Amino acid sequence: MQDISIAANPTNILFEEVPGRRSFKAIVDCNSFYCSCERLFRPDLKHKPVVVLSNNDGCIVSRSDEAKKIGVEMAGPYFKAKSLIQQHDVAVFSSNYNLYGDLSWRVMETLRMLLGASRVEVYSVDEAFVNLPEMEEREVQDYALHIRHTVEQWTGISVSVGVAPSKTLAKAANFMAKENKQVSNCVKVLLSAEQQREALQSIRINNLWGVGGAYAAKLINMGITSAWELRNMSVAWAYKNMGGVTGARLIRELRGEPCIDMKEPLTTKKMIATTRMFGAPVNSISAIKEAIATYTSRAAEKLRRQHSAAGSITVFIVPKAQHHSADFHHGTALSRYARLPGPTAITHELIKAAVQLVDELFEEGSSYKKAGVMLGELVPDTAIQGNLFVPPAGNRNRYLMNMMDNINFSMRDDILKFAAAGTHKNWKMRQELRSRRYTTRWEEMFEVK
DNA sequence: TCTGGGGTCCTAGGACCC
DNA sequence: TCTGGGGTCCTAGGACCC
Repeated sequence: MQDISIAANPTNILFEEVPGRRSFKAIVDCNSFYCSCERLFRPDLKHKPVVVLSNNDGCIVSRSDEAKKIGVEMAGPYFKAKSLIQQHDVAVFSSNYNLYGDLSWRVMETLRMLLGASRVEVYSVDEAFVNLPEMEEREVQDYALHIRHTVEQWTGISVSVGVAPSKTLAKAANFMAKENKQVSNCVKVLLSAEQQREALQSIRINNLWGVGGAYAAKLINMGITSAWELRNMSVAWAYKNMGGVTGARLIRELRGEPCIDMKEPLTTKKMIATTRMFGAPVNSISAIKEAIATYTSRAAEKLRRQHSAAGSITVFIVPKAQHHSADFHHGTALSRYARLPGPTAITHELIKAAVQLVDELFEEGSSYKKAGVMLGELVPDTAIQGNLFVPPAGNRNRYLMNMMDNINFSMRDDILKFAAAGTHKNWKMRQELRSRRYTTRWEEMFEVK
């Protein structure tokens, strides 16, 4: 049996030493983020139902409150909701990542200015965990409201704030804040044992952070239906039934004992992937190679942005299934892995390796619906080992990469690219309903007449 | 003929998140 | 007809070593 004891959080001990004042964790979560971004530049849509689609206009990934009310389902396929959408005159947008990325940065920057960068952990494009400064319990509610108002005032994006002693309870608080915005004013604080009990009793197990579909089904089967019932199970039980240390941690977090630490603001990724569905099935090897070269370029940019180099590369392609079935998502990917001669962040070296892997994978006569590139075994690029067998052309290449990145990043798009990435792009995804890139293109800026 | 116990490293796969 | 993309963490099990 492994040791499942979890060390007490040292920062927590520090805070306990000051009587009456404690530090709590907050989660700040943008409300219907993608929809809010679209509405910012379309005030006419303020009280109208809005949805935003995933890449390839496949699924619905963001819904305004009005769209939720009329019954549009989250993550549901667009085509199934289409009649409902037309019937209620819902505004529909393709994903506009230039816009969302820029507004996300503004929201996070606001939090960093309010609290100090070291207290903010960006958790996703629309969420951040925040370590609140020490304060007395009665001050917490107003402080959370202050955060919410400042972000909205500075960026135009409305957020919900949940506060509690642990990350899991903060997420539960945030869930409640969103459930009933009229009452909560988008802020919910769970500090006392009584507040926590009441909250957890009202939350269904499947709405709890850390419990996905598989565990929810298992737990319900065992008669555990509320977050409170789960909280009252033993740590040893959770270790046995919910994935070992992960489950044990979940129980402790629900009891208010912080076990999931704040991540360092400057952590680097351990794996980088770029994968896409094609707009339509592809059956030519040259088109697949173009797509893979494009994805590799994108992945290499991400790699350089975090100052890493990759030691290995994996390419996969997914054949178009002959028959559609319920488990179509699990279409089996054909993949090939290659170790690079040495860690690199140079786009054309990565493309060369990737394209070779396509040659090994591709079968004439098959058609494919999706492809992707994954870079692994990442190391800091300062640590790249010299290799006797590779001539030191590195400097010139590095200079070229820097130049490309500067130009492409300032436009948030790929203006400059390698010829291998192609210029036809028949395989490109559909994005028929994309709004203008208001904040990153001069020619698409918002006009006031 | 007899054939232990403990450690590390790697990969595959399952679960979760937004 | 049409169902996204990009990550993390953890465990189990096999190979290998002494």
